[in-house]
Amino acid sequence: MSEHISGGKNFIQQIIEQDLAQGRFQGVHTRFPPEPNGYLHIGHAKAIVLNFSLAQQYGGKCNLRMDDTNPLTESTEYVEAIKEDVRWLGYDWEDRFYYASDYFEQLYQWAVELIKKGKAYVCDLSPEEIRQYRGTLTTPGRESPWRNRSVEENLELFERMRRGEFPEGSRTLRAKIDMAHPNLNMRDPVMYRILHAPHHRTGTKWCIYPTYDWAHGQCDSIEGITHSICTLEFENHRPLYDWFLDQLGVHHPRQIEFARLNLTYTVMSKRKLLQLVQEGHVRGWDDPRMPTLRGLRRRGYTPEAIRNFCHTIGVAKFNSTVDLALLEHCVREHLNKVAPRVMAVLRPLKLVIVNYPEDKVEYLEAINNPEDPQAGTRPVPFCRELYIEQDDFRLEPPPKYYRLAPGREVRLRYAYFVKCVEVVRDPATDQVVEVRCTYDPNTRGGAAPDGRKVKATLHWVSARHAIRAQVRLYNHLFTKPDPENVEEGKTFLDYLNPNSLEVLPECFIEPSVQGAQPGTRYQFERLGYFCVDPDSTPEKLVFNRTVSLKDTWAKVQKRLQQQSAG
RNA sequence: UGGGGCAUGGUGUAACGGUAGCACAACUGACUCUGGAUCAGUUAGUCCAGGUUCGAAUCCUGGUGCCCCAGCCA
Repeated sequence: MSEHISGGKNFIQQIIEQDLAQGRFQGVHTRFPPEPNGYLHIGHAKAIVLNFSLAQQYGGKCNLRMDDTNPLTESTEYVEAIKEDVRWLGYDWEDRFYYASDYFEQLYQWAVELIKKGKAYVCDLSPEEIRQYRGTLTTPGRESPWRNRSVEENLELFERMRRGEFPEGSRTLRAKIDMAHPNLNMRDPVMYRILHAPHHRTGTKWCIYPTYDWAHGQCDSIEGITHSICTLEFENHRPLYDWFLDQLGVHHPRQIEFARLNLTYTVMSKRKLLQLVQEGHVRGWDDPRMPTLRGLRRRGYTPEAIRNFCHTIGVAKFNSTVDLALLEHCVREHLNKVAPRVMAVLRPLKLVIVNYPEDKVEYLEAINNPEDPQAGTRPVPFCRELYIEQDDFRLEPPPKYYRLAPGREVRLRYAYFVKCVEVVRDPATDQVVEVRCTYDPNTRGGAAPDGRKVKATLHWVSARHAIRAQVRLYNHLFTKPDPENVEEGKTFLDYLNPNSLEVLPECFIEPSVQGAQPGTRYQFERLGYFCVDPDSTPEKLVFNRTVSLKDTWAKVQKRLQQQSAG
């Protein structure tokens, strides 16, 4: 696929072009290296799109690699989910799907090499002692008493570590660098730890596992990666990334760091997302309120929209927070072009056309997508009793409200002009339960031969033909644009929006959507974009609202309310 | 009180010593059988203080603010 990246070059493209021009690298080879310990979210999408499109843009390749160096938290369940999500997003790693664990043996051999060079040693300090010896941000650390073991002893001990002769946590292999280094990552970092835990791929073959620092750069090197793009928190690790590669004298990719994505009204950290799922604040990883790719997919987002969003937000090193409205804009933009239009009434109000014959049914022609003439038309049944939206009728219309009201005439989309002549109210509650209208037979199709205009066009559904559906409306998951910015004594959970999910159990939809499969997207005219949920049954469809349509009336209304309140 | 980064309208991002641009948001207006879409327009920005220069968002100096680092997580 090819996408246009408009505007100037971002700083990564500039670095790449410089590297190419100076001959530092012959081509571009990137990789997306998730750890299979959680589901991918929109922040990962930024990294995926970045890596794959950079490769595409410079005629290179992009690998998919599972960074599976910690058997305690990782599983094949996540591996499969990640592959599925990357594929869904629209990317193809062809035959270049790798695991860090593919390289465990090579990593081990390289570690032996460093030991032989006197650049690594087996350390018997406990985790607690290592921490104490490390020093602090402002004071240097102390050298481990095991730092100067002989190469022979180190070699023997390291091999015995591998054979499983020592208990978990009792020893580590450490790089011998500089305990006084101002960058704590350089104070003899751990390369291997003993973990008597089975790995989802290597089983019980290994009981020593490489740390991120020891594994990552070397994996990049093995795969011939040229530009190893990661997030800002790894900037402090770059000296170590470079150090290992330099000691080994192998192919040396360039690590480049960029700022991870933050979005308003949501949280992005794996830990917090996991908490939302585990504590039942959402229904699962694929809850349509989650910023996970599965959640967005279920919600009705398209890969195209997400990719376009990722391009639009750009890349930089500044820690920023993107307005959720931009993501919403991107889905609307795409769905506007591709989603078939359909009429659906979410909060039904009965409308009876008093001068329309009881038994008559007409089929009116409706346009499937005004943005796409190829999409054609469909017949929509019309009869005496219809449903319209409760919002589309007011007993006492406020200023600027130009929908239906007593005595007013409006157009029923693709059908007729109707005029409200009577209102039926529930004697007990005084609520309007039915609106009675007359129709003008000369306006069939929606145009008046005498040229008279109406201010409003309403969507409607034939009561006799409508199919019923449940519709789930979603709002911001949090009440605050920055839920991670918590007040004293609170957590992000205190800002959960109690109204983030609103279920409308009895909605009416035009019959053409009958049998729609999960994942099918529509525009419900005048309301928004909706997507068939997998919870649907043959008896009852369930829809998720992806995003509402832009609603100028809602804005006007809000302003009017604020004016009257203030 | 160590080290590493980053500061451009409300938000996100360009401009690489030469007219501060684009997108979203907000606000006008036009058009409209979706109060949708589309089109036109408006508001609004270089963290601060010095310096170099004919000319500084850009270079220099000094501040200020924010982010990251003391896992055998990644």
